[in-house]
Amino acid sequence: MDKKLSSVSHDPEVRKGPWTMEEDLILINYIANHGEGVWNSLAKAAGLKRTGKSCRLRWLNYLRPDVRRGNITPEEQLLIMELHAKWGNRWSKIAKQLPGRTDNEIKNFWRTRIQKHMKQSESFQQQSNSETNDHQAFTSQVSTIAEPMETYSPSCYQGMLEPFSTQFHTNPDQSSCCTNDNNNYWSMEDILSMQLANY
DNA sequence: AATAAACTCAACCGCCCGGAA
DNA sequence: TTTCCGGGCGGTTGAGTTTAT
Repeated sequence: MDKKLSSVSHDPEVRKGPWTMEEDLILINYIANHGEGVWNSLAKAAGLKRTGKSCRLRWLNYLRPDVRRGNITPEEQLLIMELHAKWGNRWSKIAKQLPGRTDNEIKNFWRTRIQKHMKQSESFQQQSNSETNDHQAFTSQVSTIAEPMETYSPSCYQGMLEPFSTQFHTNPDQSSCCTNDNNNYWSMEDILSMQLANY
């Protein structure tokens, strides 16, 4: 079975794995009425069979109303790279500079996009140029990522950013992906309409 | 059309830190 | 001073999806 679901805590009362829409609703309603914080007691008081950590993560990364979903803009990319060069993997610190973006989202973006790009240009460089010292290696790494971002027009990001546009709910045509009860990719509209239905 | 490979991202884990008792 | 607990963080995993062959 799913490792995430089976590996746990011997407490059978603690649920793990993907959140259901019902759980989301409970969490949203509870926070709307009582506010966030003291997550462990919040989880208990709300009647959620989740750890406080899990509730906090779900709220911060997904349910919070000010979470921005959708394409990371070229401007945001630039800022991420700039801040990463300055602070390293301080994702939450970086996220604070990007309103509506979560540390998790930025971390994932960095690992899947930027790091991949860096590896590619790194191997390209190794092929074309064998002479490097530590400083050169570092500066070339940064510049090979930063340079294209600064000089390309937004349309040049199309290929890089395209995957995003297919997985968020900004496009009405994508609605089919949001209504499946078996996954947890429902839109906020779904949740809100469920909330209304409950009243 | 089938299948393998690559990619994305939600969610978990473990560690650390700070505050309260 | 020490211990405990909650919160925050970065790293990692793996299911689901998309793309390539």
